[in-house]
Amino acid sequence: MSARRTSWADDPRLARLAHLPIEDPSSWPTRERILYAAGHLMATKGFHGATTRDIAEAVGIQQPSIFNHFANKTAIIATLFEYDQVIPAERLAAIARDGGSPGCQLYRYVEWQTAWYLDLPFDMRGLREETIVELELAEAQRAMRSFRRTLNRIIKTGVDSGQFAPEGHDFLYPALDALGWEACRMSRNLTPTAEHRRLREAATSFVLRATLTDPGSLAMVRDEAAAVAARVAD
Amino acid sequence: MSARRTSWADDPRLARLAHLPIEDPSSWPTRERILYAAGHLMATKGFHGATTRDIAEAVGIQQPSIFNHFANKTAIIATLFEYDQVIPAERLAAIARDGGSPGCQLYRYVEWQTAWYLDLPFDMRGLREETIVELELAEAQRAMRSFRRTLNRIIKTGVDSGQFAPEGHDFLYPALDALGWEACRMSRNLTPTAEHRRLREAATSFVLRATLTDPGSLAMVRDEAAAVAARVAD
DNA sequence: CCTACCGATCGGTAGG
DNA sequence: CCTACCGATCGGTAGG
Repeated sequence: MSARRTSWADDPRLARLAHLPIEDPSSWPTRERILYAAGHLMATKGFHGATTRDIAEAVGIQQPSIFNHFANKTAIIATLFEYDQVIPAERLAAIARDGGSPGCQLYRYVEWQTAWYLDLPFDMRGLREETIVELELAEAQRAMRSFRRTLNRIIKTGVDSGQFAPEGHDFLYPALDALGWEACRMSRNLTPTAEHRRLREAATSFVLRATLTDPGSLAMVRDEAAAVAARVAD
Repeated sequence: MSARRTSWADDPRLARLAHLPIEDPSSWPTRERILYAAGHLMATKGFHGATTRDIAEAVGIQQPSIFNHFANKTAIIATLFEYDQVIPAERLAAIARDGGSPGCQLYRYVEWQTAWYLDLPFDMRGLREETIVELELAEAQRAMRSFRRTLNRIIKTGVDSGQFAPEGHDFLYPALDALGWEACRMSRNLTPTAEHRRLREAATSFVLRATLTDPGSLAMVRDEAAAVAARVAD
């Protein structure tokens, strides 16, 4: 555990995941092994390309046995979207409620998001928003909209106050997605602790440089984020 | 035409696309209508989720008629990858050969890429690199690797010379992808000319702010890019 | 969690 | 570009 799971606080939905040894998925409960295999296969072949037989074979069970753990194939990806959309949207909303400057909020979210995707035992790169719409996943869709609304409010406040550069923010939302996928991709070849820390700094630096009017104020934003984090930890 | 197609120079591979009226795809030749429908459906449902019957229905022909224009379903997406990977990789290589500072090269590429995806009549958001690997599309794979090599060389030169910030460039490549997809997404709701120009500026601003050590030098980079573009145009 | 199985749909072919 | 069609594979069920 230790340096892993810095992003998890104590969300009860994560209890089932908290103690999975990431180095040995074959020792996990079947349900989590299905999610693991599905995440990997959907990342490489997409939702429709990853068949229930592929998934079952990777898990080491027969194809119909999957439906003892999930009602149907859609329920598998819906569970993955809980980790990919619902929890991140809640987290961004919580960070916004914690207050601080828009730059501080954005900093705290990017840092959390990077740790989140580095820590998660599942590969999330196959989870595209278009799939949420196609499969009409209501909960994920609500989360997606909530995330967008909160982010847009942070951006608007940042631009109005002059902390954020006046233009270019059309690309912030898709860029955050890309950063998450890249973190997923890299987590498979990284030893935790030191490299995770470096990547969190690289991600926050990338996003805030692109956003702040004065990138020289990044160090101040970092200090403010640490202060807010210490305050809300009480 | 006019403001559209600013990114096209006179590549013979684009001759078939150059005069398609984007406002009325139903008037295009069948081959291009298949590419248009396939791009849209694969963007929303993925390669495996977009069936040949879906595509044929959108085009208004019977499903087997597709195979009069393409040898198989893979050949359709391979053609789309020509526009999504091969041509962009060639363009980045050409820009690198034109010289100028690393920031200038990056600026020119982002500006070209944004115009490219805004101008293209097909939706490219379903074209994921994982699909290139899965389907073993050799040409697209070569282009992908060439693109990465060239970009890494630009980044390294930029960091070594001090023009680029020393960290955070792990995320530049995926961020460029995200910018391209966002341009595809936005092109469907934009009136050309003015809004395209604004988006090109937003994209270059976003990427170069994230990259440059001194974002205040963006105006200088912009001038350098204009000078190089004028020189190579001779 | 297994075996046996099913209706629907897939990409692609034959032949005009 | 069409109709007719095919073997393979899909997600999911029945019943233990």
